[in-house]
Amino acid sequence: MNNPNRQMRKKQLTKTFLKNAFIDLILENNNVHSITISEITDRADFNRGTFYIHYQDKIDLLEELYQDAIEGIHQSIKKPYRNKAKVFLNGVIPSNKLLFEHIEKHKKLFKALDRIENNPDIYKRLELFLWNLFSKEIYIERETDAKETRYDIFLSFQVHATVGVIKYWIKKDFIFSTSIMSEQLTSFYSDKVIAMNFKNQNLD
Amino acid sequence: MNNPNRQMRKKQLTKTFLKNAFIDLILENNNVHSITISEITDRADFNRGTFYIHYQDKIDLLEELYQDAIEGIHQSIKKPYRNKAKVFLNGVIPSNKLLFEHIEKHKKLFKALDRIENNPDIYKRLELFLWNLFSKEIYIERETDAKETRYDIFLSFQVHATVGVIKYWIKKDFIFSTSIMSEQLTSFYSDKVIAMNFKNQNLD
DNA sequence: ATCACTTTGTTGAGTATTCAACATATTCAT
DNA sequence: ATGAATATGTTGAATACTCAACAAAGTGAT
Repeated sequence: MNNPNRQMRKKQLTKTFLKNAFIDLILENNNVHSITISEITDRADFNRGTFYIHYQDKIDLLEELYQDAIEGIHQSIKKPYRNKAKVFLNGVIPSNKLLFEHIEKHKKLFKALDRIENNPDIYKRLELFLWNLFSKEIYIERETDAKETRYDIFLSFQVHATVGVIKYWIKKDFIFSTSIMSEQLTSFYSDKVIAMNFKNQNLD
Repeated sequence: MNNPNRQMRKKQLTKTFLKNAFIDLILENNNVHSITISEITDRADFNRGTFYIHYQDKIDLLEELYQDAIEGIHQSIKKPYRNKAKVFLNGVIPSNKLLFEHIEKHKKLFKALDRIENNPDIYKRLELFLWNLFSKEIYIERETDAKETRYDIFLSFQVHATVGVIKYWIKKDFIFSTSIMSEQLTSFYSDKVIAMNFKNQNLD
């Protein structure tokens, strides 16, 4: 039985090895720019030339780490919406639970990105992403949906609070469990949030 | 930094994936001959053609599993002799401890080979190997090294007792710890064995 | 025993990775 | 500021793996 996607999977596997090597080196070195391509390929046990098949340079690889981080969060938040457009809340918001579980599963990635103090700030990216997600894809219904409350201001609160909690958790090296984190985060705004609407039903 | 051995390591890695897939299928299927090449390569996520680059057929792959098992045991027994020709015993025979630790580390391999009831019997092979090892490479010194005791008869006892204990352990699904196993095995003949001599010092 | 079906072993063309070599950049010590 | 050493990016030839296709052998149901 032949599998036509195998070549793609093998390429992806190679990239994963390169990424993991890079993440490990960041966590050891604390300085992205002092890490050489050779170090990355040596660690991942590939020829240096192989790196350039997949990435233009170190920044290109780093950029993919950011995209992986954001996209992973995207998927974990969207997961409860498979097959249903609206998610009603009882206790912990399902997306929150999956969100923290996802981050913990990839804690090395997030820890590494947290260490990079420079220009591309993972938390700024996360704020931007969540803002877009909650304004375009997922709409949050609230008890106090009266005329005088402005959704954009509510989003500002929601997004910054969420990112702030995540940031604190990563900085504190994940000392709290995912359950505690999602319970706490949910409790912070559960008296206002009733349900979450997924606007595009055409995706799984 | 280029590493000229990388190509060899990559080939070895591919073979390891194929072997592990085969081992898993044996443990699931209980019948080597009903397992197809396609199943093996599918499980290991390789193209079927890749199999034939490394192995002639299923039997060839199986043969390598046997050799891996025997060679692994060989290495673990020989390990205490690095840099010294003679190992004196105090309590547990060092080789015994490493022997059981090695088997437990590769328990899936040994369990799979144990399942194969057919012609190539892993325990017969093990007996033959240990016999050769203890008659050619490692000499066992005993308290009662008098003229009237014949070393070949002693070896017969030693080898069959050792393999018998290993066999029981594997059949019982490794329910006893490696410490208990090596202690027990050592105690069975420690009153006779004083030291073990490694005959060829020229290997590390 | 026949026929459909699966497995086997092989082949050729295409892609991924390896390796050594090279010319440029960059880094670093003096 | 200079020179030595290291890192970067690229190239061409070799090897490993992928994929689709094929003929031949084996399997299984009727």
